[in-house]
Amino acid sequence: MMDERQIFNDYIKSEGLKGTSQRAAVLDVFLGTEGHVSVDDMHRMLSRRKLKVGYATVHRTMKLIAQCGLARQVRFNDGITRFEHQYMHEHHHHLVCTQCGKVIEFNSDRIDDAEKIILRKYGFLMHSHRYDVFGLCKECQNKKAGSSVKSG
Amino acid sequence: MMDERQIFNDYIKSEGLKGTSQRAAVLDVFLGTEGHVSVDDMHRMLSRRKLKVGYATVHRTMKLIAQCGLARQVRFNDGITRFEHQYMHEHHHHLVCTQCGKVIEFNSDRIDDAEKIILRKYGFLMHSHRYDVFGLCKECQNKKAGSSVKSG
DNA sequence: AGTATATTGAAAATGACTTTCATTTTCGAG
DNA sequence: CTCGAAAATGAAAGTCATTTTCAATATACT
Repeated sequence: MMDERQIFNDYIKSEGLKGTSQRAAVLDVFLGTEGHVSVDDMHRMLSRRKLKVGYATVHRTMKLIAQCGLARQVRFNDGITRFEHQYMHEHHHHLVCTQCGKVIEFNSDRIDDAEKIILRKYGFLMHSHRYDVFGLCKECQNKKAGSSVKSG
Repeated sequence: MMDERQIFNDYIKSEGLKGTSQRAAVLDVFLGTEGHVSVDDMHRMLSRRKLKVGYATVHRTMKLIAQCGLARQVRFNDGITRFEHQYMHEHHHHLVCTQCGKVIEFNSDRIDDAEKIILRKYGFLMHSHRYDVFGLCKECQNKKAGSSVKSG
């Protein structure tokens, strides 16, 4: 099993790039995250750890982390690009609660099968896909129901 | 069957807004479109028809058209918001060719069924969803195969 | 018609990136 | 090591889609 830092360093080398403390710091912090982090999140986490890395460098490094396959870019509908782990993480889709912002990850063999059928039908060669469902999570539905009952 | 202009005007009135020639022009041009149009596209089409509507107004009006349910916002991964017809148009998903930009629309009962199962499993209340597949359309695959054969 | 209120559009602002460029760092060759 | 070519950094400026501002204008109730 190849270590994530190894993958990153190999990629850096294979592209003729150089290893730097900033890149190591960004990768390090990213490896400690879960879920979906924005460049802003990353920059804040780095600052909290007293790691001073410029905004532009965080951007550039996150792009590298995505390019080498360790992260996947995710864009919901707020105009912010987020990154989630891709290495050793099963691909999944998202249920995004538009109230509280929670993101539930899901998978479905049924959907995978249906997708294969669609791709065959159109002769389409898939590189990537995303299936995002927007709505209310169970908790936010309950909150809403509760408040409307009390107010009535 | 309610006319689209009627729906828009009713919405305008219900929100205490006013009818203007610019709004009518934007709606008119939008009703004549197919597929996925950006604000830029709309603005260009309006100009071609000698309808001078400011950029900001086109933006504002497209938002209204979406809000009243006539259009749906679509965002692929180029940072541009596009609008597609939603009224009297079956909901569908997209196969986006990253080479030529073509967008194939698809539907699948299998996926719809699988989605229902997922929603029930997590108790999630869906408002909207999107399923976008990125890759190469049949034609672009052939072009690629042809060129590599010839170059070899 | 009169008037309160919404609309328009040009220009400025916003916000998420991206690029520029002078300075600093890295790393392979000697 | 130590040079030096080449890449990286980061502050600031630039992009680019979109949004807001605000003075001038249009709309639609009385």
